[in-house]
Amino acid sequence: MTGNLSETRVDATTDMPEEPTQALRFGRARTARSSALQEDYVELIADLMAAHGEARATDIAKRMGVTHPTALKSITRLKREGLVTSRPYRGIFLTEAGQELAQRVRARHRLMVEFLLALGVPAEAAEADAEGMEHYASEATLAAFGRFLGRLRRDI
Amino acid sequence: MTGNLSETRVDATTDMPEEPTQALRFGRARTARSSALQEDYVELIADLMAAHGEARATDIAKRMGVTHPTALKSITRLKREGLVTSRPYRGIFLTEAGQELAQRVRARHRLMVEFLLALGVPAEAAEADAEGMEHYASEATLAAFGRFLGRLRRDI
DNA sequence: ACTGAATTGTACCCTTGGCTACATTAGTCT
DNA sequence: AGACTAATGTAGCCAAGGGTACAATTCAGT
Ligand SMILES: [Mn+2]
Ligand SMILES: [Mn+2]
Ligand SMILES: [Mn+2]
Ligand SMILES: [Mn+2]
Repeated sequence: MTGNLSETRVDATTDMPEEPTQALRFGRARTARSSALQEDYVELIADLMAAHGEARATDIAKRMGVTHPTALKSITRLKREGLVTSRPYRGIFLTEAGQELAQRVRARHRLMVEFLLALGVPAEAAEADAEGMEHYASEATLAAFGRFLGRLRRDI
Repeated sequence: MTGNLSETRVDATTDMPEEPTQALRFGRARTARSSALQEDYVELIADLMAAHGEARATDIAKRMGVTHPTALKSITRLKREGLVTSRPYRGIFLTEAGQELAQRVRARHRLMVEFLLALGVPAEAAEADAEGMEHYASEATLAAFGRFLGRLRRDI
């Protein structure tokens, strides 16, 4: 009785994942992709607030490497989602929900970077890769990363 | 002289990455995001060819969890990019370039899954997370994953 | 208080990647 | 051969996220 309960089901004849299983996985990846940008904005806004006491649209745009109308449009979406507030010609502020999201996203970002560094990935690659990968790591994967770091530290 | 040459430069006063550095990282993540879908399609087409000897539009759509017009539109884009060919009412075929891409993407996918499994991530989470994360892992990160697996195997 | 520069806002355009609805073709079974 | 079904193609809609060009406002420095 060595069978792993959570083993992925594959079609015996094709050695591919079953169709509905695979469709669900791609669907989850699509969902994650659609929130990735928002997560990055919220994290960045929190960082700017912490560093400069305010988050200006221009700074956000510069940091994101995007033109200011593009940034403004994304910020409008964040407002609609209740993550951010702003009054004309004033800065951008995180709502309660925005701050909570920022905190989670920031912790995840740090864990991801730390993990890659611990594995021996050069710093710049670790930062760049983490910026993309972080949005697709489930709680289970983050937990595994944490265990790995814990083990490293324990074993000096 | 312990300074790491590849250490990320941060603004000393704000403890944030410098603006152009961070903008470049977000830019790279955007680029990766825009090729992620194409990579998944090409990988899937190769898998279907291997399993069934052909790749039909309907099967691709079902596997991707998407309606067939959506799949067809993506396939049209793959044609434009020279990764795929097709004649009306016949199947989809990978070009030389498409097959090469498929091979690289498939190897990367397997490495990613194997790595997560080795870390103790449950199989279904490993598969799902890999589907998203794979597109953002640089060569440096993939190499680190490979080293980790090698060490595991060596140390029994 | 004025003026010029920087910031912010707005209008409009494009591509990607979703969808539904409908038309056409191919394939299968009697 | 004809008819039904499945597959494929096409048209048109939408939202997100990128861009340019230009208008309006704020802010600093004189
Ligand atoms: Mn990110
Ligand atoms: Mn991040
Ligand atoms: Mn994928
Ligand atoms: Mn894949």
